[in-house]
Amino acid sequence: MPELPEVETTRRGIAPWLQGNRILEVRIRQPRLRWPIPPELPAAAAGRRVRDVARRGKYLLVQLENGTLILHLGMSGSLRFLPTGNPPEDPAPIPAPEKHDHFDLVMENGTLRLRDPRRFGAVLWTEQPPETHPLLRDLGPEPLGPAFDGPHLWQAAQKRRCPVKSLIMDGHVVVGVGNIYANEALFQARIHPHRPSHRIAAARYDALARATREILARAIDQGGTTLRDFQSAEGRPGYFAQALQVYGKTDQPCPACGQPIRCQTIGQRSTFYCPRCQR
DNA sequence: CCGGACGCCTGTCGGC
DNA sequence: TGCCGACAGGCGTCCG
Repeated sequence: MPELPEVETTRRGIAPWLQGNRILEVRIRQPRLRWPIPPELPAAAAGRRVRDVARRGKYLLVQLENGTLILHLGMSGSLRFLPTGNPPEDPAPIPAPEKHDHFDLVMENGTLRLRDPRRFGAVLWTEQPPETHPLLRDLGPEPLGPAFDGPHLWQAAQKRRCPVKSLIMDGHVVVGVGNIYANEALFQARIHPHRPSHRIAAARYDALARATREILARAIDQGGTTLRDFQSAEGRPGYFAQALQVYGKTDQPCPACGQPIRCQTIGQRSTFYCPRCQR
């Protein structure tokens, strides 16, 4: 479900509640996610303070004094922070976990709860610097950071023969660009998603890098995209769905030229584009 | 080394 | 109303 803007929205929602506060207990109800939740995690994290909540691509990094919790939301994961309230005046009880609430981080001030019906998400633990973890080590640059630009994309494109859409969705090239935002960025840059990546001029990659940046930044401003069930850590939907130009718009008129938007499959993912505007 | 297909899971939606 | 297949915001792994 979540791409970079949804993960960043989640990070911003949970960080103020976690930072500087102590973890009382880790509760694992369903350890079988994408990978098993490490059995040593509860003992390692209990009693520790959260230093910071960072993000790398679509991974959330909850940095403790003695290691880092690595969280990934997969396709259907979401995090909520359920504040305890102010006892004794407002001893609001934490709601009982529901069917797909697999993991709780019980804090002094509330509970961080992971819900993930499809269980493609992950909760991992490392005592090494997180950037050295095998899942993070080989990731590409942050799309909103200084290392991501047209020349970077162009350079990556020369080594490969794949549709440009697959290029920008590859986390080893640039992180955080999932199916929705890949479609939107290619539309804004007027590039056909199926065009072979090595047959696109450098100047067009400047436009694509710029479009990717802009779309992601605007989506973060809007709190992400809610298609069916995305909610922020406070339970609010994101409002970028109303700004989508092509994603999910099969047969609807292109907002620029009126041609019907087409849907075709690239790399087993639905791909939406305007056959006239995008070349 | 690369690209493409697969599999992991559950929920939902459209068509019959 | 019910059933059944297709599909869903991700991504590591395997195979050719």
